[in-house]
Amino acid sequence: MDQQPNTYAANCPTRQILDRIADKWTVLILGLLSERPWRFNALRREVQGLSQKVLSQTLKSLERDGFVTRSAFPTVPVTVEYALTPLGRSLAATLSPLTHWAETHMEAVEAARAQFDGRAATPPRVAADGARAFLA
Amino acid sequence: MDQQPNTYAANCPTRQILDRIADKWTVLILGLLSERPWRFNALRREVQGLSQKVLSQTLKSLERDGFVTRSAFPTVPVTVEYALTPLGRSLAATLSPLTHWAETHMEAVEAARAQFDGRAATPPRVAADGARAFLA
DNA sequence: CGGGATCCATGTGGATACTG
DNA sequence: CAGTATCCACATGGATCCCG
Repeated sequence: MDQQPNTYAANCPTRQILDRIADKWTVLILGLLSERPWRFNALRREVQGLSQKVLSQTLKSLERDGFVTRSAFPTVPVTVEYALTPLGRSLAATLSPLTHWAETHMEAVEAARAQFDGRAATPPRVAADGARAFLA
Repeated sequence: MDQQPNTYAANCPTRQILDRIADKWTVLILGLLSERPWRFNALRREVQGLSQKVLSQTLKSLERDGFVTRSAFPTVPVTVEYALTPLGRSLAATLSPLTHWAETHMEAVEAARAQFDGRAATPPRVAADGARAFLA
């Protein structure tokens, strides 16, 4: 069975990679690292809600996948810097439109949610009936 | 604190949307729906490893966010078809480069993993030392 | 066929403490 | 500073049964 090497087959490596990419934090971290190298705790402070455990795990995964490099400088206390590899920059570039999309369509999604939930969170504008047409 | 409305703040709605998008199944489902409308069990069969419960939840979320429409036809047995909204098509278009990236960079990631893990999964080519230079 | 409801295994992540 | 290790709570998801 499943002879076809399509993206939707569980055994397809593309799926493995998509699963990594589609991690909650990966997009944010790669976004930051595309600006400049970051230190561990600086990243941690910047991304709210990201625990040190998860950041550690995520960075290790990203390093393993060849997206980031880890450079430790023997200062006191030790300084560790994370930066993108060429492969990581390539991925970050592919990911950035996503962040942009989220920013620009944020309101539309929230409006859709408010409508779906039956309540009027955003200014009720055309409200119920008009909104139906929008999604038809 | 956190007066800045940046993407990395926990309260930023963009983060909420990114979290949705960065779901394991969303990319795959939107990819399929960008081809044509799909019926529930057809989607379920196509995406291996996706349980009916999770598919149901995911579709409901996508519908709530205004990405897909749900159309039930009173046939026997009932037929339900899911299709993209304009907003969903917009998102799917933004997402598709990601799938493409995964396909084209799959091998590079696997090579990086093999190297990181210290074993030689892919043909050992330049092996250890040469690979260091690649990621430097 | 297209789900909803329930029960339950387990993985994921938070909090805390400790190390180099 | 930059983590690792441990413990534990909670959410997620699979399996199963049932209904329109």
